[in-house]
Amino acid sequence: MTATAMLEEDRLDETFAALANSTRRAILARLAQSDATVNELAAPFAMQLPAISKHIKVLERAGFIVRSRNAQFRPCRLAPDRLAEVATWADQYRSIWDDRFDRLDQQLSRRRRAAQPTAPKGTNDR
Amino acid sequence: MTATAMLEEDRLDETFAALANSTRRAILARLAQSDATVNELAAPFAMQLPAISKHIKVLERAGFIVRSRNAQFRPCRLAPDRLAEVATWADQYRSIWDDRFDRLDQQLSRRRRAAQPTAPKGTNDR
DNA sequence: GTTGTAGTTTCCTCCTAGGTTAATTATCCA
DNA sequence: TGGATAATTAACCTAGGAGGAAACTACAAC
Repeated sequence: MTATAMLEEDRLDETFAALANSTRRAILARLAQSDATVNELAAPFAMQLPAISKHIKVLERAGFIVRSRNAQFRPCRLAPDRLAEVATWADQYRSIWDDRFDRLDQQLSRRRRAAQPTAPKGTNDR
Repeated sequence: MTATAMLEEDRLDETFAALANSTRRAILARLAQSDATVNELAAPFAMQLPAISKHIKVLERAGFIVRSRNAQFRPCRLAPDRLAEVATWADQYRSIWDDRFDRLDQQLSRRRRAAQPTAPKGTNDR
């Protein structure tokens, strides 16, 4: 068993926990534009550098970003796997929300048809 | 401004925080099969009822489930909006992971071709 | 009424997350 | 060598999450 053994469920915990913070999501959004250093990533935030450094560490541990070295710099790059994992997880439920939205849509259509024939003017429900 | 005004970012915090727990994700998976009461949802877990009740409250506040009343029962039903929101959020990054996976794929192909120097010109793996 | 079932709330403990400041490491450059 | 820049680590604080136990509310059935 490797040192980095991790249950699927535990990794999903870490994945979603990493996303449950707007600063970290903003960092990911920034990295979607291009790779960036810690200072570049920190610039938009009213927050000390160590705080950003910790956020980056969380994202790195969760596997959302990978880092290299260039002199004093530690540039960050987006890694695709965790993002794809989130999309795949949500997609499990696609049939459900498609169904529910369809049903809602049908209800609205029925209501619209019911309202239509006898609706001369201004008889809008709600 | 409504009483339930909430910034998009704050709601995403709540959305992802709700998902960052395997018990809660399991509850969602169970509800994908059918609606269920609190006791039914609690059955698979080695955990006291109050703990489950709290998890349900978290999911409800986050908007993942809606509840009705039926005598003493408070059946839970999956609500589609937050799940769709997660899928939409992840989908923002689809181009990125498509690109990266493609590039990785190309690199592997080049390496494969380099490893087969005897392959005639124009031969393509895959 | 009383009793039983379903679920929630309160209070407690333990632990972690997010932020601060100050100190420390690593690397370049003059 | 010594100083500037980039980033991390350490020490600390506060707030909140996850769980348990016990008490409580709500409804039904007898």
